[in-house]
Formats: sequence, C-alpha cells, structure tokens
Amino acid sequence: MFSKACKYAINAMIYISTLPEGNDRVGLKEISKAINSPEAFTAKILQILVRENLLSSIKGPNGGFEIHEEGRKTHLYRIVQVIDGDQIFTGCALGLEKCSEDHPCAVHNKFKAIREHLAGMMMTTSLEDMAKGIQNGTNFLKI
Amino acid sequence: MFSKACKYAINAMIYISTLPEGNDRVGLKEISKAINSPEAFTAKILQILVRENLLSSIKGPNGGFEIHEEGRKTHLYRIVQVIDGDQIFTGCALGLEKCSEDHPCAVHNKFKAIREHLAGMMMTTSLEDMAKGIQNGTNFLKI
DNA sequence: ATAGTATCGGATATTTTTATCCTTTAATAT
DNA sequence: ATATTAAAGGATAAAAATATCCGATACTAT
Ligand code: FES
Ligand code: FES
Repeated sequence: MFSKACKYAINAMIYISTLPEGNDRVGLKEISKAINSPEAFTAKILQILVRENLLSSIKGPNGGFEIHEEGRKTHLYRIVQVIDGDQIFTGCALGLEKCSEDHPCAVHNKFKAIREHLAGMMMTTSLEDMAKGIQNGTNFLKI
Repeated sequence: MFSKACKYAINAMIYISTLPEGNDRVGLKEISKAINSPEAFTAKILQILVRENLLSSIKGPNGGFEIHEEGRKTHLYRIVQVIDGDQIFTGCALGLEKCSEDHPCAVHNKFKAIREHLAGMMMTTSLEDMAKGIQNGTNFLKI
C-alpha cells in the first residue's frame, strides 16, 4: 500500500505531534527510536518533509525537528503525496497509463470506490487527531 | 497498491478468460501483447500461476495456457494472494509487525474499514465477471 | 574565536523488484 | 526418429527502493 519511506514519514510526523506544542523540538535519534526506524534513512525522509514545509528543523545543539501550530493540522493525504506521490490516489489499479472513465480497466468501477474511500479517509485525518490516540495509549507507533 | 507482477497476473488471467472456453489455448506472445507486458517477465508470473493451479499450460506446438471451467470462477483475491502475498489484506498500514486490535497503529480503525472494503471487493470479483466487461468493449486490458 | 552538536546533502552499498537471456523439457508434426 | 515448437527453469542484468557513511553546513555554548 504505502512504501516504507511513507510509513516512517507518517509515524515520525505523528510522534512529533504528540509532543507539547511550542516545546516539541526533538532529534533524529529520539524520533527513529520512537518509531523503530533506521536512523539514516529516516533522516532522508525528514529532509524531504522539511523541504516541503510539513516540518521545520533547527541545526546545532538543542536542534531538532518541530511542527508548529498549523502544521499539526496536516492531513495524512499530504504526507503520502509528498513521499509516495499520488499514484495511489489517482492511478489505475491494474497499471493502465491513466485511470479514466473513458478507458477503464477491468476493475475500474469497483476500485474507484475503494480509492475514494481511502482518499477521503486520508484527507480528513490530521496529525492532531492521530496524536491523541498515541497520547492516551490507545494507539502505538512501533512493534 | 499491487506490484507490477500482480497487475500483469490479473490482466493475463482476465485476458485468457475472455477466450471461448474449451478453445482458449493461447501462447505467451499473444498474452503479453494483449496486456502490454514484458514477455519474459510475464512468463515467470504465468509459471507461478500454473504451479498454484490457477492456470494450466501445455508445451510444444499448439501449446499455451488455458483456464478450464472452474478456474474461471477464481476471485481476484486469490491471484493477489499468490503473487503478492496477503500483506495487503491483513498487514498493518503503518508497518507494525502485525495488525491487531490489541496493539493498533495510529490509523488502525480507519484503515481496517478500507482494507475490508478492498478484500470484500476482491473476494467477490471473479475472472468470469471481469471477462464480460472486456468482451463487450466496456473495459480494457492495456494502454 | 573555538569546540561541539545536529541537520543537510552527496556518495555509496544493499536488497528487492522488474526484466532479460539461454538451456532444458515436453509436446507436436512430418 | 527427427525437427520444430512453446513452456519451464536457472542464471544474470538492470532498475528502484531501502539503508548506510561521511564531509559540509549551520547553530550553540563556552
Ligand atoms: S482505469 Fe484502472 S482504476 Fe481506473
Ligand atoms: S495495526 Fe495498523 S492497520 Fe491494524
């Protein structure tokens, strides 16, 4: 479904969002430990998220990553889009060059509903929302 | 969503199912032309499907692949399972070792519904069903 | 100013997926 | 029997995804 890179991105963003706003600066090491991901690879992914302004970073001592106010309203859809592209939301399930009503693949009609279900869910689920479940121990980021 | 191998497998199986039953023997070359897939790679995938008894093959002149009676009732779920495994139907969306109610990831509840939607669709969609859409020109296998 | 720290970014390595090549095996037709 | 044909299977190659390494950059603290 999602690439590993994308899973790490989502979990990392949620983890940062669980930290108290304004006091949420956190380093790579802590993040990758919290989500159980390879450190160096996670760094690459965080770099992309920073470049795309979904995340901000500060270098040097007491440096790290943080997500301010508005950033916590980011929807999962956007993260997937930035890391995996939106093939999953718009592409053809069976590999046709493009998904369209005019030239539908064998599963187009049935699949479209699922894809929209997924896209809708991802578009209405924010980091804030997810962070709550982690904070109160209902949901988990690793193992 | 699905691997290329899996997409080729599904389209190939549907293509064979569009041919008149009992007179449906068709060679690799024709199949990969019909679904626009790389020949040698497609051969590998068909071999797996033959090994798993979703397809049968005959060597030599007038040889090829065919799907008998019962085979046409095969559901897409089974093809995905054989080629990609059932990670997509049972695995955790965010990469936890296993998906479970006891230790749910951040999107577990929301994702479960989508996964079940997908699994249900794939379990109730057969080659026969798909073949009809191709035969009457409503759906397409390539481009 | 200087040393220390943490992210950035480029280079490289490993693994997995996708794709090709070629020999072997089994069936057909002459 | 023999030549021909098409799938099977093993070996290899290319591409993409995942993962690691290390010097450069920017910031902090002393
Ligand atoms: S054409 Fe395949 S999903 Fe729309
Ligand atoms: S635990 Fe992640 S989808 Fe169920």
